[in-house]
Amino acid sequence: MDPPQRNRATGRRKEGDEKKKRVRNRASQERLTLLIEKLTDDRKGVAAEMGMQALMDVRCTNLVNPVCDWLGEIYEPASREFVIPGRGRLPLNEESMFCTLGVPRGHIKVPYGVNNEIEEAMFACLFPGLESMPNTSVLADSLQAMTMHGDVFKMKLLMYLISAVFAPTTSLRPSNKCFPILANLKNVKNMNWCKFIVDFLHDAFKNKMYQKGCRLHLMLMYVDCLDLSTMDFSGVGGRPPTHKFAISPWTINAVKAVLAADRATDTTYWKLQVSFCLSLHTACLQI
DNA sequence: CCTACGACAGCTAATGCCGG
DNA sequence: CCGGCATTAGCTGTCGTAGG
Repeated sequence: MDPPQRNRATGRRKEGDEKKKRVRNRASQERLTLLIEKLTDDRKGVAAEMGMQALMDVRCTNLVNPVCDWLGEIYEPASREFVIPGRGRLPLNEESMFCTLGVPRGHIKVPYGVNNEIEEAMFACLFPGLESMPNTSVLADSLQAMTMHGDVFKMKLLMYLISAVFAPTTSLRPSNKCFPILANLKNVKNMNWCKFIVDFLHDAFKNKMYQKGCRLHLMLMYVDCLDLSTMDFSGVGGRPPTHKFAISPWTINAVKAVLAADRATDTTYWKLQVSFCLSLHTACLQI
């Protein structure tokens, strides 16, 4: 009858369920949305040239980390699915990623990897005067302060999107594995970003690194596939409009409202029915 | 060596609670 | 209702270290 209590002083869960060490999210959703808000249309157009215009529509200012943790725990690497007991399975694949983020799904593999030659050739151009890679927060500040929207801006924006949304790690800095991608700027829109983001998440989860990878996709994919017919959105600005990509309609308040209704226990969800799974419908409904 | 990342600390805004 | 206080959630930093 007593609901699970938390330690008043520390906010940690009660002794007994040692639960997990606090998961630390390094990719600040808040910083991302603040930056986008400040960008002029000129500079947002740069994202469109790379096929990333949907990212400029993101309205969700925060992440609800518990649901991301939970999805990480129920992920089954062998089948590449999130297995929700008694509810169904949600695939982690290119289609679902496309439905959430709407990023390019081209034929070129995203060249994410260390390449010292390319890095050396490009570094000074991107970060003149710096000895080593700046923190991601510094990169965000510099993007916000830039007024031009040429190739340097484009490269920095892409690097930031990779660090903050597509493939965040627990590091404070963008990965130097980004450079080969920036070096091939013209082909960015022909790269398969959906596959890249999915594979990055899969590899992280396979290795039980639940804090890495695109948490925005996890959260939005999940709320977007629930049956919301009984949800009351009147307190949070109304029902999210119909949409092409899940990234555009959802606000943090709408996400929170849905997840509050869906929460089963302290650390688990699935109270609501999964109604449809993005464009995949029946595929995910069998147990 | 360097890189990635875990442990830990501290900050702020949002949220919850309570007495008026 | 409302204002003040306590707690929580989310974010950012430093530091140490395992492992390439």
